[in-house]
Amino acid sequence: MPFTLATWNINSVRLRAGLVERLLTEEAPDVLCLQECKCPVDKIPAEQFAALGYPHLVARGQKGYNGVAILSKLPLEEVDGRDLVQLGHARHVAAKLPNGVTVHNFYVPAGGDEPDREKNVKFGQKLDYLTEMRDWFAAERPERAILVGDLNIAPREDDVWDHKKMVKIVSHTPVEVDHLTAVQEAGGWVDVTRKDIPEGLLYSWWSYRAKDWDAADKGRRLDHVWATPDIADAAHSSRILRPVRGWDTPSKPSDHAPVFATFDL
DNA sequence: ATGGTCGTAAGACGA
Repeated sequence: MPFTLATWNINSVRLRAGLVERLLTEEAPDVLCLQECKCPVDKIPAEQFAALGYPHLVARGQKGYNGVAILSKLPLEEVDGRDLVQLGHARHVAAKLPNGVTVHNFYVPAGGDEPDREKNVKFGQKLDYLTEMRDWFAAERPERAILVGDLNIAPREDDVWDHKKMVKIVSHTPVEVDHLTAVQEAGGWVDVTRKDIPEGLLYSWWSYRAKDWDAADKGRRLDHVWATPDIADAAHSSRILRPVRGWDTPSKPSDHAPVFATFDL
């Protein structure tokens, strides 16, 4: 049975519950992974999503910051929710689908502005977070698993609007890309989005600060869908729903667009 | 080189 999965940094699930509802109604993914819910788990409008055919929810939350959730049409068995680097942040939750596929949903630390761990603690925490991800997946090599989320790194030159301008900007520095690659190699993760769309500029995030995000198009691909090699071949139809970045009703948009993939499993 | 915009939650802080 094929199933469709999406990942979306929602930047407050309460403020944008109406946009989530719109995505669920118009696109009907079987599983939707959210990041930056920005609220405790009991404040997620779960009943609203249940009424749309998404009765299953696993989440980690905290007041004001971070927060990850998996909404599903299919039953979810909660597997895990790890506090890597012991930051006390709600940045990971994992659940298992009835077909035995484990879904990891991550919100990797953004890392602040200065790409130097001596001057910027947050940058060091970002690198350490990625190192702990690497060590985890090296120790327990995942099988039949999908990893999605806002990884806050745009690894490829064609994942950013201007590679030369971005190479010293947090999210695209070589040290971050190296750390992300190490996570990928440790788990054997396949970048499903780039498997399906190997060529060309591809973005999932555009800053709020641009006057006209669509015309300026200074985007980055920060949001990812990965899969283990045993199921990566089952993935197809990857897509980033750029128009969603412009949805301004019933609330203002998130600065991220959702990333989709379908798996024939 | 700087400032530009958001969300949370009540003044910054994080992105």
